[in-house]
Amino acid sequence: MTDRPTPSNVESLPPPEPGRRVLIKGQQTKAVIIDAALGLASQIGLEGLSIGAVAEVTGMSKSGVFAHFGSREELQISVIREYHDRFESSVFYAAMQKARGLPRLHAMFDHWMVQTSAEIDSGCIYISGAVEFDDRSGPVRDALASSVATWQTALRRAVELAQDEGQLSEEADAHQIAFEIHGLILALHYEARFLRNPSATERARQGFLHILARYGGPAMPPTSVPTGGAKAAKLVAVPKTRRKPSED
Amino acid sequence: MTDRPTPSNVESLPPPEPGRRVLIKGQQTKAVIIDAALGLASQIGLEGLSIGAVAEVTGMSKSGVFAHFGSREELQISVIREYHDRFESSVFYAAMQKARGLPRLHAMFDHWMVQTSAEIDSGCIYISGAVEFDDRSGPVRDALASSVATWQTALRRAVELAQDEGQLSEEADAHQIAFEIHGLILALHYEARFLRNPSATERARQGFLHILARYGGPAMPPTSVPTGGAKAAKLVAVPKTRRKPSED
DNA sequence: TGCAGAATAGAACGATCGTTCTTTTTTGTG
DNA sequence: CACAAAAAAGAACGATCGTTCTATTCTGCA
Repeated sequence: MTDRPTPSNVESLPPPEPGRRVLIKGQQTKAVIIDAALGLASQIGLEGLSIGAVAEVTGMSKSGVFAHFGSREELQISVIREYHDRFESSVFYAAMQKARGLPRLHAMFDHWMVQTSAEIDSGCIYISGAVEFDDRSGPVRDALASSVATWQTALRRAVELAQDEGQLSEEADAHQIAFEIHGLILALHYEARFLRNPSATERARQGFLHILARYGGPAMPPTSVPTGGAKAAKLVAVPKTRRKPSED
Repeated sequence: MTDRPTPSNVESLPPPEPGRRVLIKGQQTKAVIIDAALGLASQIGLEGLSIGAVAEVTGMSKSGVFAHFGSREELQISVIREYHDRFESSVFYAAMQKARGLPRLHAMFDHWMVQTSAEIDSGCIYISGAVEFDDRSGPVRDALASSVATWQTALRRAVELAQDEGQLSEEADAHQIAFEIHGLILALHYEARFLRNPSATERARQGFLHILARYGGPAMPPTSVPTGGAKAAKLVAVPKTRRKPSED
């Protein structure tokens, strides 16, 4: 190879300790390849990910890249696993540091929004992958669906905890709430990335507040007009001026 | 060729009248090709659409298919136009036969749900295409974005008409409401097609009712109870056995 | 330092892609 | 029926794909 690439995730590895065995070369470059492949897959999708493109980005040969995985499918699965880990770290674990209930749920949504479409050049492979593999079967689809299911379970659990804390109505269906929140993220991804609508982030945030208001306090039955639980209203903090006259 | 395909959209063409010139052969087979290509693109996406696959489905040769379009991009654009027309017919025009306001908005949502994921084997190319072309540029992306924008404008207009009719709060932002409705459709597509969740349709329907409740009557949310709420509530309640009303 | 084995490069394969060119078949009409 | 034009087929092209096989370079350790 002509030049040694400088990966972003290898420098975060632990430095060579005397007692601990340092990462052998193969695993180092494998991490570099996965990092580059994830970057590529975030742009052009898992299906568009080609070994040749990864080789060019990393400055390696096609067969050199290939030897680390044995098949393109294994490379795709490795990319999904890497995305899973990063998503877990920057969305789930980051939110777990907040108090259970609405603070944690709110942090999950905020970090999710950032992970989904804050970066201009990187999409969410949970979203693009779902479209690419929704009529396929095989290990790649299974890995993707498994990761998504894990995250959805965690999100629903956060909703249930908010219900346990009395900050969301006990009578509401946590699945339903998670479904509607998911829809907001998907709409954000659609509008921000495809339609290049800069106000999509604010729309998603507003929608999230509306959902909280809808399922608001413990004394808000899902079919009646909110009578205004004081505690819920304060925690949800729905602004009275929910419409910004200045924008669009 | 071995066998003449029997396309689904050609039989709907007007029969050969004596005065009116019948569709010449080239346009007939072009319609057949586009019909087959749309079916393929609905399954594997616009990007996965290959001329060879279309040729195999239609029983033609690659060059025979190619000659009708001159490029793969033109084939993709033709598919988008065909989907646009069908979407307009089965969603927009079908809903326009309902009274303006909530009935029409509700019909739009129902028909949209059907068009998006009622068929197991056919996805929505407005959704898959957005993921495939969100970081690309060119005429295909432009055609796709144009069609989506047209539909979004129509949806927002329906929301505004419901506001004018006093069935949705005037203070709400029509863009915001349309954004949240779009999210429900995207979540439906995601859950139904990728995760194979059979309850996704009911989730989306529930979410739509929640949005209507949230932005409900003209004075519904925090202020007072609407006087015309009875009419709106009755119209909002969608019968479980709703069928296409436009046929009779 | 030397050496076994891991890591990578390089070349080549069959397949498929969009596209072009040429030839054959089909169509519509005077 | 004949004939010109349209439509479709067929073959071939360069490119790229995933993959395989072999050769070369590098790494880690005795």
